[in-house]
Amino acid sequence: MIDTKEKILETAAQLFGEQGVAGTSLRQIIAKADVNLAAIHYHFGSKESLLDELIHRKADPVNRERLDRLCRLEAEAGDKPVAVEAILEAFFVPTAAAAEQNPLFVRVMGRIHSEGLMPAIVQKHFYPTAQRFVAQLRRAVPHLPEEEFLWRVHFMMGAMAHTMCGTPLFPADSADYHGRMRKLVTFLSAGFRAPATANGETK
Amino acid sequence: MIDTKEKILETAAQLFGEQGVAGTSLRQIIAKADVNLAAIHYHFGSKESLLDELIHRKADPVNRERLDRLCRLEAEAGDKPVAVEAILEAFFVPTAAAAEQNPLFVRVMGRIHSEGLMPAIVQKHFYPTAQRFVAQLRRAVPHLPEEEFLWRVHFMMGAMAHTMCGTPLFPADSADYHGRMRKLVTFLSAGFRAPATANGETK
DNA sequence: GTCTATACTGAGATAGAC
DNA sequence: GTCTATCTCAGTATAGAC
Repeated sequence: MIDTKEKILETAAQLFGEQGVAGTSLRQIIAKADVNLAAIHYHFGSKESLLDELIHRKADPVNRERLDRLCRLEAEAGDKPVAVEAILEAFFVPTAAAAEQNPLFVRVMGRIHSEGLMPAIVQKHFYPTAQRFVAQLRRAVPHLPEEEFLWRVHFMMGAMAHTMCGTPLFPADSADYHGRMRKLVTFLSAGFRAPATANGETK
Repeated sequence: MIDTKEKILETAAQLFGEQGVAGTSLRQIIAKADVNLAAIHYHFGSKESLLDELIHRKADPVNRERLDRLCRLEAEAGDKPVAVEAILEAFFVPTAAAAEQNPLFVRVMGRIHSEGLMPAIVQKHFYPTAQRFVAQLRRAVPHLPEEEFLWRVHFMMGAMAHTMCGTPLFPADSADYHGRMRKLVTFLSAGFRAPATANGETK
């Protein structure tokens, strides 16, 4: 079948989003897509490569949009650092836009971050973009010691991954992705702007 | 064997912390502990129950310490709300203390949150404590609409889980758990104190 | 009560026929 | 390109030795 590959990709995107990557077996995918098990390995080679192709198709455009926005902000700012809020907005708003088109897939992106599986995929598809943003963020909060800055980036990644996975444990307008991301930006911006933690004892 | 059950628990704690729960097979555990495969099912019944017992032993004391601290803060404050920083410190500092004794296990706690596996275990061991803290937090930031407050709690959980999993992608004094948790408290406190997100368009 | 040996089901991966 | 058959290894289950 000519469309075998596409059918596999589409079905995998749906099931990965619903059940998580680890929680979805290749056999579930082939049953739902009505193809043979070996077809996955013929077209993709492995479950990990299937995921890689999926990320490539769905996440790369999001990252391009992120970088476009960042470049525009840098151009506007000239030599001056860009504001924290603007940087974070440039990073998170494209996610919201993607989520409106394909809510399930954004959950896949969250899951590959928080499941911690397949770090090679995260590195390949998200690192180049993330590092550009981290560099600009650094300029936006020069008051922080380097180590505390990096920890805050780490905190941000955790909050982001958890938020993209969805399933907040409370009733929420789950379709309002822009609202969710803007709340995240508010929260994280304040966190980044906070003065450095003083040295001292914890009681 | 002298103490098969203890050997299994200790080995499981180590491997779960190093490789994650999903990434560790029972066969790895029994090989390293030098016991029989069925011994796990005799003593625990399943992989999930083994994890449950592990959490029970290691996390419950942490949660008791958290509640003790919270109670003391409530007593000091009388009728007035407790400060955000104090609440978060009461929650996170016991984690740091536990990490100093057993660094790997704190990573296990982070993983069960972020892997999203076995939500029943999270619910059973962490919910009662978490809800007490959420209730106090609510009083500390009365300026927030309920929905935004709950989202911020969600962001906090993500940052926490990611931080406890460890593996920051930069050189850090990985033994300084108190410093790490105090930085987390600084970051999250500022996030909670931030004014509510205004309604409006995202560009 | 404890533990061993063994087997069952379902996962991902692969070789080779067509 | 596609499919059958098979491999290894996962978690689980059980019968029976001590």
